[in-house]
Amino acid sequence: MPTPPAQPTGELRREQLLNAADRVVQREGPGASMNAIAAEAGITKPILYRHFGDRNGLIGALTERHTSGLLAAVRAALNEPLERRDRVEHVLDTYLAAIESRPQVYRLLTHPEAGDPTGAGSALAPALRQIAEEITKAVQTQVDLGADGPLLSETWGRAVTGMVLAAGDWWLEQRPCPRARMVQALADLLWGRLAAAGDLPGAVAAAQPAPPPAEEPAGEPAAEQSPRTG
Amino acid sequence: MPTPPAQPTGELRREQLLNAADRVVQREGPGASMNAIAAEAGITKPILYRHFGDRNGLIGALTERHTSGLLAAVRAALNEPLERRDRVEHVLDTYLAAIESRPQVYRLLTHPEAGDPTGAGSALAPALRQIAEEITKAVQTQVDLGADGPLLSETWGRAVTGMVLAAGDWWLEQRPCPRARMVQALADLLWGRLAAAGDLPGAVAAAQPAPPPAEEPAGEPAAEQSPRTG
DNA sequence: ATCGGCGTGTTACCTCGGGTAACATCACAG
DNA sequence: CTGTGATGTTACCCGAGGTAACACGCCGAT
Repeated sequence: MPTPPAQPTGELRREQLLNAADRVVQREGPGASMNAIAAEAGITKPILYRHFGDRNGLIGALTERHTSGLLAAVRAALNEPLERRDRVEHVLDTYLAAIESRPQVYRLLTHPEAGDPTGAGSALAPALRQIAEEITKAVQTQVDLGADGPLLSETWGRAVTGMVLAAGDWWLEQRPCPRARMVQALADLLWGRLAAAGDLPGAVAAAQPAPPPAEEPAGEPAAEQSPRTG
Repeated sequence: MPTPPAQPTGELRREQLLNAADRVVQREGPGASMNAIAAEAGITKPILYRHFGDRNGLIGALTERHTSGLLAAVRAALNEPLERRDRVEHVLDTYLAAIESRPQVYRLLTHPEAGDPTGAGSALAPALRQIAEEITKAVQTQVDLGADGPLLSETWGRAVTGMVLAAGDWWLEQRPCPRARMVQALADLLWGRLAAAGDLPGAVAAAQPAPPPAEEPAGEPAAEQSPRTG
């Protein structure tokens, strides 16, 4: 029985197919098979391939749908007129709220792998690459880092993205605390609390009398809290 | 002509097979096929499956080989008797030196995916999970974080691991600077340089007269460098 | 010496997922 | 009525993980 209900055509049909794919991914996570998606759409594989070329095309299109929203939210948070610490917290909270609201979708955005034999394994998925670039741009335009600005902002963009990705994944799986507390924990880390905190009694410490074991220059005897320029 | 040169047996043979697998992964990256590995070893697939059960078994065994070294190095660095900042730099340098020295091997450790349809997509590979746990343990035993210690150290372990993973991957691909500079950039981030740096002229800032756009409490008007407790 | 067990190896096959070729159908424009 | 462009189909190819079923060689026990 071919085409009893006249299917929409062109771009409309494509949207329908993406909706079906969305449902399957929502249900089975990334790595859903093309067959499964086709079945969900009530059709067979070749149609999917006509519309999207290959699997990457499909999940790419599916990804873009959701990336734009997340990216816009993060970008907006990065430009919120707040004190810097509050702005950072706002960005962190925005991301965590997003992955919390629809975990499967953001698993797709953050770990779209599932059979990708590209020799060059880049850690950050496209969506996260874009987020990293947003952070880099924000740091570059908002924070005065002197001559090291370009390098530091690029590095920090990736670093912060990876940090929040890993911490966010763990938080999603374990739910060790409410979201606000997670935001504080990460912001505290970025705010140098690791540097400011005191030593614990039995902890290892810089050997005062004997010279350190000659592996790195080890520089000055003590580093105060204010960061070095490197 | 079966068995003209008497092959070693048992554990020895297993090591040989792992050597072959190592060579293939070195050459083709993770995602190398079982057929390719078998061919490199001069045999056929079923033998590999007899020794390692399935693909996960093989890459697991292969991974453990290298994980121990990296893990030991990181653990040692975490307990080096240095000033805290120098210790952190030492850890960062240890990791970056490792991934620099044998990129393909550490790509295997950090991104072993390549076809892993496990529904629960955990971001951190086993090797990185172990590193995160080491960091957590070190923070917990060395740094005085008060009542928040357990949560913060766990969070920070994952966060720092993800941060160095993402930044390290980017650094390996782009080589934007020598290793020492990368170490400084990351240590500076962890040392609160983002909090300490000044504003740039045209940057967005907290709106003094008008109230902020009513989305988060936004707390005190200004946060000094010393971190809040959360 | 011989028999069984173990570890070695093989060929041939199964399943599943991505991807493609060739063909059938409808609808609409000229 | 015919061509074009969309829809859809069945049937196939290929590569990768994984599994029988079978064959050889060694070595120790009876």
